[in-house]
Amino acid sequence: MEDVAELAGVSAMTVSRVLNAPEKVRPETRARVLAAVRELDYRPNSAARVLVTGRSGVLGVVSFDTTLYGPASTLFGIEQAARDSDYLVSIASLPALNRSWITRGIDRLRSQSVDGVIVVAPHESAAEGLRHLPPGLPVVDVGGGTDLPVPVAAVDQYAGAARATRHLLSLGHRTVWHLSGPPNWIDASGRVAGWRSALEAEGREVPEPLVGDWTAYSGYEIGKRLAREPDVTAIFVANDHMAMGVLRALRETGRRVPEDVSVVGFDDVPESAYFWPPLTTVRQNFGEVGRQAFQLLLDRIAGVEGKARRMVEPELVVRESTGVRP
Amino acid sequence: MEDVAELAGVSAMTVSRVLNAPEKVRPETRARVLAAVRELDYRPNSAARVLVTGRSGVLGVVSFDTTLYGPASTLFGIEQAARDSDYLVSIASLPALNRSWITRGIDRLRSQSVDGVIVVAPHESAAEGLRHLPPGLPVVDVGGGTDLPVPVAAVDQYAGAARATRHLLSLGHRTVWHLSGPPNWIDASGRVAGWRSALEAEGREVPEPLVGDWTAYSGYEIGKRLAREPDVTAIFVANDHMAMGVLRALRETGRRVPEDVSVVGFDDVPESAYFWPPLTTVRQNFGEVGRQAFQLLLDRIAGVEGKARRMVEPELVVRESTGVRP
DNA sequence: GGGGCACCTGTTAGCGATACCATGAGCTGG
DNA sequence: CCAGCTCATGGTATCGCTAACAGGTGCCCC
Repeated sequence: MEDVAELAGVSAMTVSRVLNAPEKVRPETRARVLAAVRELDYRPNSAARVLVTGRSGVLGVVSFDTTLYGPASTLFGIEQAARDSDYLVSIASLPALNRSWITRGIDRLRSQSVDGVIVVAPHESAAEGLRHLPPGLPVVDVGGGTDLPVPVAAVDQYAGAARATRHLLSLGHRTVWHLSGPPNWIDASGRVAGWRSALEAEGREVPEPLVGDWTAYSGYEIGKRLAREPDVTAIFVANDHMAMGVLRALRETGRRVPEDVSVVGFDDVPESAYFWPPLTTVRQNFGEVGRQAFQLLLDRIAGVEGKARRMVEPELVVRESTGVRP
Repeated sequence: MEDVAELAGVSAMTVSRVLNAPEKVRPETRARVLAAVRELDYRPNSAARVLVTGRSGVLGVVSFDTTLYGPASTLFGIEQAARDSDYLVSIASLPALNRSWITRGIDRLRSQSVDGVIVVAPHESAAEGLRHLPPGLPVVDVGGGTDLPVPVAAVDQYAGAARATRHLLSLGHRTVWHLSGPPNWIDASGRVAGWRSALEAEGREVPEPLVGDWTAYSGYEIGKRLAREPDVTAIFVANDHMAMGVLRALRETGRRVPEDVSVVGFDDVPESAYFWPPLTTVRQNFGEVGRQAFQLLLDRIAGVEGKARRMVEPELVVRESTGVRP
């Protein structure tokens, strides 16, 4: 920086100003400095800047399994939004979902002076981890419940599940069975609640939900049980991958989709249009959730208080796995 | 830090030593300092440390689309390995795959003083971007070709494709058609080469490969064309998602899998065992690739020169989409 | 004509850690 | 008994940058 200053015939302070508040420097001086910067290929040292300003331009993301479609897409959305605002994203993934690891993840990021943290861990244990936060660190949650002490961006799972359930009822099905995700996941319980309320609103019987683990494997295993029940004609499955397993189980048991049984998934993974049959599902706009979360975090960093909640509406995508009641 | 020193009755220098080279401090002193650290919940300021040491404990990952299963899994593997070695990972995703964006991604990371960069962009354009690197920055590539000036960790696409092709030939098929990925992707061309060589080694006819874009959609569209050719009895598809589209196209055209046509995919995404029929495919151990890449980067940071190449062997997983020639 | 105000640029003092060298205590051995 | 070594610790300078204030110039307007 000293060299740049010398080459441009100004002081180091002026170089700093050109880079951080260009409007405060006379255009000719600014041009000279910028020329010198290019000439010497000068790059400011971020560590020194962080040391004195206390802000790093880096935000942290705490996340559980970034190979899952949902978290990966959310992360991608965050990263894109961050890039557009000249932020860099550091990630801390967790070996397990519990309070201690979440706290450790946040600490790991904080020790690198991130300006804020986005937690992508839609699990009950996140709530505990978020209740004891280091003071002064802006934190935003993705997909969490209403009981969190921080701002939240999330897809409205309840609405999406209700919509899917109503779609099945509107096709004449007497009631709708549900294969849910693991009970401690916020998305899973939101979908259960939405499904249940839609059934109750129409006065339908509410079958006991079955519980899977998000994998196609669990969908298949539990699907085999459902396939043997003759009065099961409509199933709302909590994600597309489990729905894929259910579809296979139904087929193997000789029950046709959608002629005998209708199936609705959740997520709209890019492949779901190519399932057999193409899957009716609920699309979640993960990218939008990521962007909203980033925006909330920016607000938080700028000093906005309070616990805002940004809901993203999901969308029912009707394909060929649903049909009228046999 | 000053406060910790005072509370422990030592100088700041000794506190620093306790944290960085504990063996150089007498055990009793060390214990007093550690007690003070805990008492005050002291955390070292990484910016100050970076400023003086020049090393940050952060590594950067440049990546294209982290919602794709392969890149996401690789990133996850890198992140896990990094966590175990107390490194933090920053990501720079690219809006497009070309030299300019790759360079910009690396620059963005470098401006945050990362200790090194892993490039996950198995595309020809990466090669150009990697030929003009800032000197002194350790860089490792994932999935790149042999012509790169940096160390590379990769799955042996050539071997995997050859294995898949030989599997089909061994079932009696006269030859094997290929649906490849986009031609500028290194993985895609590696798989084409492996497939071609396996056919040529047995003196079989080599059909013109068809080109998709990794999506189930493209697999479906191109699959419809293949399904109409009666002498197509075996297809090696360059990834599982395209294979899914091919399976649907074949089914819709009335050609049974595997009785009429055999299909092999590539990747072994977690769902491929629940395709219809369950997909024979080539498993890539992305996590291992990530770990190897991280290890190579550590070596590079430690000063090891040269362009090592770490190959991870893929594994053929035989399921029900392949059978003897009709 | 000069007080006052913009506007631009420079000087100085840290931010919080570690590198490097100095210091002093305690021990060893001829 | 002291030169000379090891070991533990401390003092000081420094990394590269920006906040805060100071100073100088030119212009406006009373």
